[in-house]
Amino acid sequence: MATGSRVTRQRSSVWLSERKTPRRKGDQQPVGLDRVKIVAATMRLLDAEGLSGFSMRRLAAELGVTAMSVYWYVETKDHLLELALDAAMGEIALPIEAVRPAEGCADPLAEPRDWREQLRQLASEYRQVLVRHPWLSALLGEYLNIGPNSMTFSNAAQAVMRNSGLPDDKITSALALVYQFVYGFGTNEARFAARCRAAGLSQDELFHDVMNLVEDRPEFDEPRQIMEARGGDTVEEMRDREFTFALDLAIAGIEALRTP
Amino acid sequence: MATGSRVTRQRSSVWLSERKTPRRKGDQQPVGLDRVKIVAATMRLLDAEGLSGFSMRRLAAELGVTAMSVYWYVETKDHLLELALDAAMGEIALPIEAVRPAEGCADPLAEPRDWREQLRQLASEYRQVLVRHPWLSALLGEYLNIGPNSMTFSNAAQAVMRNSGLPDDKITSALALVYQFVYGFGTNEARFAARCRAAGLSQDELFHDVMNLVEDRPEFDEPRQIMEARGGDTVEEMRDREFTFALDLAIAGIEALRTP
DNA sequence: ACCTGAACACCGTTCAAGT
DNA sequence: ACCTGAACACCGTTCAAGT
Repeated sequence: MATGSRVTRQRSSVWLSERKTPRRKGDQQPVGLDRVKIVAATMRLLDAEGLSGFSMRRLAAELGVTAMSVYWYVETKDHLLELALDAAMGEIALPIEAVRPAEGCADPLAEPRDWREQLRQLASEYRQVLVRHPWLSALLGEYLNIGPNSMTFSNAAQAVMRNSGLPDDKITSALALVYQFVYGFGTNEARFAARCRAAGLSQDELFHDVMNLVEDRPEFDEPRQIMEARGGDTVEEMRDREFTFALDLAIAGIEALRTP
Repeated sequence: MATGSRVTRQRSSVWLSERKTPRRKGDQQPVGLDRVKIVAATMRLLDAEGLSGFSMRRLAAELGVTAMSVYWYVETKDHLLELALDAAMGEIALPIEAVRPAEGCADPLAEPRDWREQLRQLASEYRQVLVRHPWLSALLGEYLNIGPNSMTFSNAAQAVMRNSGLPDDKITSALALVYQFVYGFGTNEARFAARCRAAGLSQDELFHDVMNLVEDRPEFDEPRQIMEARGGDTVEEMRDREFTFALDLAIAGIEALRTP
């Protein structure tokens, strides 16, 4: 109460506001900055320092420019982060048929594949981008997700799921099951990797450290056989198996509940 | 580069550090603050203002105390947030058998139930707490999740899944599939509700607004029949059905892939 | 059209000091 | 043992001014 009222931040998405700079008309004098460069530098910085290490001032320094210059090209920090988010989503490779369903298939290698295979590919790509850019999860959780690349991705996901044989009214459920799972899985994986980097440990080392810590705590009363059963030689191997089988479960569920 | 080196924040969890204040010995002079009160105020503030509206200074003001007083009871802001996280997880009601598996069942109403029913209960409870405390998702995604209540919850989840008939080496996959799904689902639901509050709109109003916006965008090329097929009279109804059926899919998958 | 500099209203946290 | 006040090194963003 003491500090009184507080502005509720409700700046709408970049994607719903007019571009700030008009497209360049003729050839003006050369300029150092532009949106593309700024977003690229943003992603570099985010990759290197994490979301909490990123600031407009730091970005400006990286670009060799004063703190306020960036604001010429971008309305707010939030808008800039939305641009980075969508750029990251653009790194996801999509199955060709999902993108252009009606295109003639001149390339025999590009022949339509099974929906399961396409689903697994999309899931794997999504997982990979989440791990490659550990800051992406938080942004996906914070902003509306309606940039062009995000839309293309979700359209592709829908297109794939429509081939599963599930009735129309179940498709969003199946999409939610699969992609929320991948999101959560990739988020955890990325966070763990970031912790490893920060602590200077390998994934296996940190994993065993955490295991030992947790096993000593009184609240941990679950049988270790489950922890051990998932085995595998390395943490990464264990995780891959876990991921693959979870997808298998989802796919099996879809196959079981579709009307044939 | 310009700003030089930067400390990588790697303060270990509250749960891995000694308590800051020793337990009170005799009866000292009455004190205004304590950890319980601080955490309660933290949660109130987080509920009211969101994570971005929360600050140590604001919390202190709320407690009618100077900014630095809180630091007597809590090492850092991060530690405080971890405490709030675990307190929120403590609000999840667990199936009785999952908590004390070996206890005699004197109460006939407490007789062991089907694992599917228990799974649905846990999923629903988890979803609800995520919606009740919209700040929880971000914290779950940021900190190690090893407070006592978090551990109890994950133990319960494991206990339930062990009754599914899935072989030991598949259990963590199934847990990941279900709970990551619920996490993502609840996160989105909470975020949407927060947006509604901020915009002063009902969920149905905002939903239709967003739908109209998105449909106008060139990238949105997916058939509206899927959007419409999931139907229901209200957004909430639609969401509940989506949630329920996604869980059905996961359960069907588990049933299909267990060895009977 | 593009960039700067100073300033405002915030942060989390340290540290020396009070009682 | 508990709380305060001043200070440090940061934030995002506004605004008037330069070229």
